[in-house]
Amino acid sequence: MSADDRVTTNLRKGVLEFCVLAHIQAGDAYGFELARVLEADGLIAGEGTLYPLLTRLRSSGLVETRWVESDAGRPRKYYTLTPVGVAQLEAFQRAWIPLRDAVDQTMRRSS
Amino acid sequence: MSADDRVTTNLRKGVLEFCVLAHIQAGDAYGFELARVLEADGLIAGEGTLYPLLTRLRSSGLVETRWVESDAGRPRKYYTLTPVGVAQLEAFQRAWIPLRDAVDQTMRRSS
DNA sequence: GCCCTATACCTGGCATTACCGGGTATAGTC
DNA sequence: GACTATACCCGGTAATGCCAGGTATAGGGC
Repeated sequence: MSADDRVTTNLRKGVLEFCVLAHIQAGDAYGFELARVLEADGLIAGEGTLYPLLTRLRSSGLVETRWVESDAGRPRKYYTLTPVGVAQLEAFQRAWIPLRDAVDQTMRRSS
Repeated sequence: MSADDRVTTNLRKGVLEFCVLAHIQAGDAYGFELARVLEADGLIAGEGTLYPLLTRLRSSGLVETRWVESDAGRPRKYYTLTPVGVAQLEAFQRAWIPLRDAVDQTMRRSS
């Protein structure tokens, strides 16, 4: 693993969970599609990261799931936010803004 | 630990290391003072987080240290960036911008 | 002399989180 | 019948921040 990869990996910690919740709130989604979107956004390195996270969100009561049959391939597991999930997403948004600004300001002061 | 604290704790993962490097680059600093500044910025919860991090930075060759006697209390351990540390800080700045923007955009789409 | 506070550094054990490599099952194509 | 695409999942690993504690020096008040 390169030094740059390590930086990115650690940056993703803590934000990925809420980007997933945000995507689910924006419109119901299933795991495999989410994985593709998040990879394109540079938020995960592979689907192996996403499925354990989704399982955790479910067992914490932040999302609910339902199986939907697909035209091709295996059935899909769709995710929906629970009220607890919505509250957590809002808590994240409250925490994200000041932390983002603190980092931006710190970086500006150094360069 | 409250739910909001958990959010903040995980958000800090990955950014703290580089905020420390940035502060050191902005002007030599010692641990105890850094801890106060970072706590005020909401980037750490206590000094217990900072000292192990500084030790790690040193053993990775990102910073160098020197002891300086103080007027009052124990001597202070001052930190300076090495060329490797400067390069790491630049690597972080390259990785931070796109990730920050990806999160901002994801949050905007959800609300 | 003795306690208390402030300064300043450090450690061990813990929980959380993302990564990697692999595995399973269904449907369509050549 | 082999191959590819879709779609889900698990076990073990490394990293990072937190907490609760510990150590040492200097000065003020009694």
